[in-house]
Amino acid sequence: MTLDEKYDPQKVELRWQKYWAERGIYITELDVSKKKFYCLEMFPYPSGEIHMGHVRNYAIGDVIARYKRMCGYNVLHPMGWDAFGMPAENAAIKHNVHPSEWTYKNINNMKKQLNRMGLSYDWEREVTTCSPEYYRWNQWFFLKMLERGLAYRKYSYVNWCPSCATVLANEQVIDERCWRCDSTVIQKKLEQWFFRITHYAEELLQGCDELKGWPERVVLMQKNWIGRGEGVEVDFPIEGMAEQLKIFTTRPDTLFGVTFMCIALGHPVSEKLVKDIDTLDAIKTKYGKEDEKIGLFTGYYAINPLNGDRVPVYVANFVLIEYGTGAIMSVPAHDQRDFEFAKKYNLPIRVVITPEDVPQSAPPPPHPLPHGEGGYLKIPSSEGYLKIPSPLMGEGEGGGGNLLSEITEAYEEEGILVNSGQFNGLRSEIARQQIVRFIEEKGLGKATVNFKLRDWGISRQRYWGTPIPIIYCDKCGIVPVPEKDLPIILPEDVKVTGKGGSPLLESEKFLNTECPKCGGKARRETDTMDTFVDSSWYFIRYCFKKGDIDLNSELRTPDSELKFWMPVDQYIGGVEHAVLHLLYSRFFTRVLRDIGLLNVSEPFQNLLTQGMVIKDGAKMSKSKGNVVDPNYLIEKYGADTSRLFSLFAAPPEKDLEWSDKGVEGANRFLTRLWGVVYKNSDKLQVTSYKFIKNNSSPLADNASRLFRKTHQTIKRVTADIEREYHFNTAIAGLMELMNEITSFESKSDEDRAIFRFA
RNA sequence: GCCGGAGUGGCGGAAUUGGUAGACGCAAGGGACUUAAAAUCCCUCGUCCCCAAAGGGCGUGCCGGUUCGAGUCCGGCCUUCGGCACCA
Repeated sequence: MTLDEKYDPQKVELRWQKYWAERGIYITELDVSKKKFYCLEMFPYPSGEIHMGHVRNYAIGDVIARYKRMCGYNVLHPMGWDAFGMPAENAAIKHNVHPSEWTYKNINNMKKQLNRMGLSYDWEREVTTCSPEYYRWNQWFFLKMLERGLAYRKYSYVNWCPSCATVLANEQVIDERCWRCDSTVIQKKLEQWFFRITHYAEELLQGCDELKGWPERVVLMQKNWIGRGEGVEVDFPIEGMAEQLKIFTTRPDTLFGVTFMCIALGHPVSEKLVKDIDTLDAIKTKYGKEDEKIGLFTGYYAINPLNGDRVPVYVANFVLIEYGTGAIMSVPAHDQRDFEFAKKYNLPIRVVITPEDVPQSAPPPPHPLPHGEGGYLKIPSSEGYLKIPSPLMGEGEGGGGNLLSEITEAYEEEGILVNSGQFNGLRSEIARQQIVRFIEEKGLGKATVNFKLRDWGISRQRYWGTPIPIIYCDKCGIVPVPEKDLPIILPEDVKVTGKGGSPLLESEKFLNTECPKCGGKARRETDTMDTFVDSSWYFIRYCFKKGDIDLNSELRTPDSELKFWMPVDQYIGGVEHAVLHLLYSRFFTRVLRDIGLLNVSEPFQNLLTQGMVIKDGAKMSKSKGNVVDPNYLIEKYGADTSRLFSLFAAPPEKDLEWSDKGVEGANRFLTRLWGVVYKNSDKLQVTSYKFIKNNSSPLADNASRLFRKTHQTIKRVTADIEREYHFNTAIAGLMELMNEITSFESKSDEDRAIFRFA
């Protein structure tokens, strides 16, 4: 083969891409004789064009896949399309095309682009989530969850995006705004389907410690999101009522400091206690907003079961109905929110905790002390100032506490108990245990664990998603679609207008059906599933070749292909999915394990979260107008230059600052490489390594240096890839070797052999 | 507020476990080639002192500490970027 003098990436790349495709060399077959490696990049939403974020993500994944292949692994490296979702509907509204047509056209185009990048995918396993053969299994999973009580229907307040006209999961609300369109989210009462992810809360949290191959910060974000809180539930009797008020607290050591109670709006007891509708409305409008605390005295009093205190019960906007029991005990001296509330409504404050390292009977300080912030005395100590409560406070055991107008903040730290009857003098930590034991022994309540994690609302009033396989019958009620009737196909005859409720209500053919139980007239569920359901198991679908699959028979196959490939060995994608997608996938994997489909608990062994692509100080985005089109780059420089630059400019986990000049630098390197091979093609014809192998004659200094450098480079590149996937330093190493090669002058046959080796 | 990253030349970034700070690339300056430009190739390139060379001083956000030796470890700050946020 003769080389062109000039590096022509278009010619070279297309030639090899054709070669690969013709021979199908990236098609993966099950081969149990080799070690498997499942390399996965997050699949794209088919928006129409790939962007630099994709280029970066897929260049990283491709290097890993190719590296592992060359190391002798049987590599699974698939690609697919997260094809359901809003943009297709928006396009339908705007351009009057069917979402399906729009989506498939985009997939077609983007697939060409990915192939032009020279990515080594096995397209025989391509997944398209909007195809019935894919989403029928969404429906199947739904039925399985229903059987196990993991899917259920609930009437509740939901996050509602007025612009998208649909419900959002808690995870999809960012700063009270819709994660997609940025509209302000409102609360609406609707009946919705939920997945009981909270059933796995404890396991998902404990599983975090197994995620050794994940970035620490992602694991932490998962932990924070699950948000485990250990505490105790205590029943407070209400005067003049049969019901007791159950509260949850993580600070039972402050139970003697309760001076009032607060319940959430919508708490079952609240409706019995409150008559003032106007004030309730005011609280409603301020619900969950941090700015102002509003409350309404119910006229009722609760009795503190520990000390018999009679304390007023309020309805307050800052109490969350979804967390704990929807009711709290308020300890203004030791909780800032309670403190603010107490100030506003002139409620008593009673100190029950004092800082630990200050002696109880501290001698009067020598000088007049600054009467520091908030009724605390400031005592100079080795660690700056210690705040201790002024002696004015907390006097009079069993009294109503003192109203201290000069206090400005609550003392939320741990310390020694005071004014707490038999528990006086104990440290918070000890007191908590003893008080909990006391409460349990007396039957006043019990130790409990609460999570911040909520169940996953999956109903969406959208067209372009998986139909929920449920039928409503007047006689039989909620009836699941029998498995044999799957898939429930999304009807084509629906006009997407973006107005009103569920678009599926429009299709009479879809809506009206027979009840599978009694055969009578019935109607179908018109909501579709959240698209995060699709992406919660797509990595499982890749384990099979294209075409129909049968997960039922899979359940009975202990050594199936699925069990061979799972888990994913290396997952690569953006940090923006650190909570949502990754948490849902971990949940799904556990459910599928429990129904017998999988024998692993964690889907992703190793996770690499790549940074964003930045230009002019901001993330590349259409709305900011700072995008660089990969098409343009590939046309001008070729795919290899584009990939090389995105790997060289920064380590993968960091943000990548775009630089046009940097791209030229990457191109220059490839041009030099081409040039040195072209210019020396005669020397490269030498095929014998005997001079190296025999080492019979000592090498010339420069030859021995190049020889050593070559081996050092092999070692370094290998280490850089294996250690942290630091391709930037691996490439730097190759550039150094190139610099040595280009300055090398070969004079003898030995030299030429070394040169060729390098 | 809570949790977690990160601060190194003009810029992107190097520096396995404490051991020559600034690899590699970009930009910049000078030179060669050219009628000229582009491309390519060669040289310089943290900063200060010195005419220059040789040499030396100072340098990894700030202050202090441990050590023969600190970008790296410890304590205390400052700045900045993420995530969560009335979770009782």
